[in-house]
Amino acid sequence: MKTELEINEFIKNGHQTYLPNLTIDCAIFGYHEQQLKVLLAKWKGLDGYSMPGGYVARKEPLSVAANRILKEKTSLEKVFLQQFYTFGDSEFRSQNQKYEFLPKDSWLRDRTLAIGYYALVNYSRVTVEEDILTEQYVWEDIKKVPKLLFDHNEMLEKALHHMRINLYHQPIGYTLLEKKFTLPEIQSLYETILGKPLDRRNFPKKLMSLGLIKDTGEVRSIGQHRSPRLYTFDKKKYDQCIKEGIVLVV
Amino acid sequence: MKTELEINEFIKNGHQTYLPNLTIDCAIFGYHEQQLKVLLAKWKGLDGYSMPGGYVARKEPLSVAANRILKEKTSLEKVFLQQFYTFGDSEFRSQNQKYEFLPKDSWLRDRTLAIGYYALVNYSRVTVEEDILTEQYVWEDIKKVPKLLFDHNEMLEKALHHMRINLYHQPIGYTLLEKKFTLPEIQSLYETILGKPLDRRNFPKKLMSLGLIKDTGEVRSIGQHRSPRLYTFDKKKYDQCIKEGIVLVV
DNA sequence: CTTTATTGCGTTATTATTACGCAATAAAAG
DNA sequence: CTTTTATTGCGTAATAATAACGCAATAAAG
Repeated sequence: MKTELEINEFIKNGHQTYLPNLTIDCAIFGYHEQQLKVLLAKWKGLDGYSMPGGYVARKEPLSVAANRILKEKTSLEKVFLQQFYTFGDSEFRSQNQKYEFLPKDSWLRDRTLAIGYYALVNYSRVTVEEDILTEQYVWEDIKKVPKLLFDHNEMLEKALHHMRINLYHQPIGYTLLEKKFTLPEIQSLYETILGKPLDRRNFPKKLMSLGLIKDTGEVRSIGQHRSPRLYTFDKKKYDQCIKEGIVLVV
Repeated sequence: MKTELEINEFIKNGHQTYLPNLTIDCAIFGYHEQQLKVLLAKWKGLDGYSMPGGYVARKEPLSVAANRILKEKTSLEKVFLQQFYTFGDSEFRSQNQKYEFLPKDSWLRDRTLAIGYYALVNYSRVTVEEDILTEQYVWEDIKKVPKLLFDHNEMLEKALHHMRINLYHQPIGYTLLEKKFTLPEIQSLYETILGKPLDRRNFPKKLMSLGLIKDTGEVRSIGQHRSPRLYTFDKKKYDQCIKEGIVLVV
């Protein structure tokens, strides 16, 4: 949405294009400088941050809508994106909204449920683009997230919980990294997400024994010590593990 | 819904009371004669079975709606009920419906997404009540479920999957049994749900070591052999295990 | 009183997880 | 060019968890 005209059309007749009473909201996680970060948006006119979201078009499959919304906000395609919960319980989600700046009869003032998705993206590849509705986007360390708009704190908590649980069943962590990564890098990532230290010697052993990572033969020169090797994820083995439902206890 | 008048009012003006484009559908699981069964409904006018469902009232919290719908269908309250996925991808869920028996402009012909819940109930306590829309309810062994209406086969598969996964994280199995049960009973239940045999000696050992079940001191006389003891679930320990997120590998 | 089927309790074997020790090595400092 | 420093990579031992199984106890039926 670029122009004021488009916005006004959306406010007035958006319900002809989109399903009312329902949004998709997305916790977009990135990893940078040993921190797990979440992408937050500041809306013009509203005082505070929330996670990005959007509406489902009338004949659009749900997962297509989720991917479209993610692409609109981050320019990313084909990233790890997973539905985790649908929200309709909080006070905010049980009744109509009191957005003073909207016409009294706008479809946007109706009650909205929210289908929650979370995405794991490569932090450095995200290019956010502010539009006429959003003042700015910020990456916030999940340990420093302020009070968010609506029920988005609860939503973020639940997204994190599902993501961490999933980390034990699917080796999804690599989706936050570059194609090639060192063992210390992926270990540090897991330590950050799980919030606990892992043994430097046992962790790679597990990944190797499952066949999830492959040695590329290359090394990366970083600092005054032995150069660590570069590894890649084995997509074939990964898919197999997902199918068989491994439990990666690290 | 009891009378034809109510039905017609619902078809015509239901969208004033309920949110459109969205249903709650519920896989209701029961356990009987060593079989895991699911409650299916046959609709008048439609040729085939589906899982029970309903609409969310305009200002009704989502979980309240789910519990209300469960109660309407089974007369049960305060049972284990859990949301697992929201469906909006299948062809059926991506476009408007062609229900010939409904007026062309009925809100019920609009596209509907479905929020999937599953419930674990005590089979013998369920009293289904057919109404003007449902011809009959049947309990079907999950191994013999026929082709269902809409996308309900996919929905059932996903419900089962989530339930089985959850069984490893939360000791939810007992919700399918009577208050007091024998060790062979609960073991047989787990074997049925997980579809694999468990060791008769190791299984109770695990439940006992976690403190999840308590010996009542009573026994039950059943047949030509030693009478098995009756156990109950320790709700306090159960809640603690849920909170701490145990992994019950059996 | 004997037979039969099944329960309850134990012990042992196997496997997985956790905890460390130490040599290899790359870059910087002397 | 040698030494220092920080970190990597590989191994092995200690511990814990899981799986496998033997046998006595016992309730009902013949």
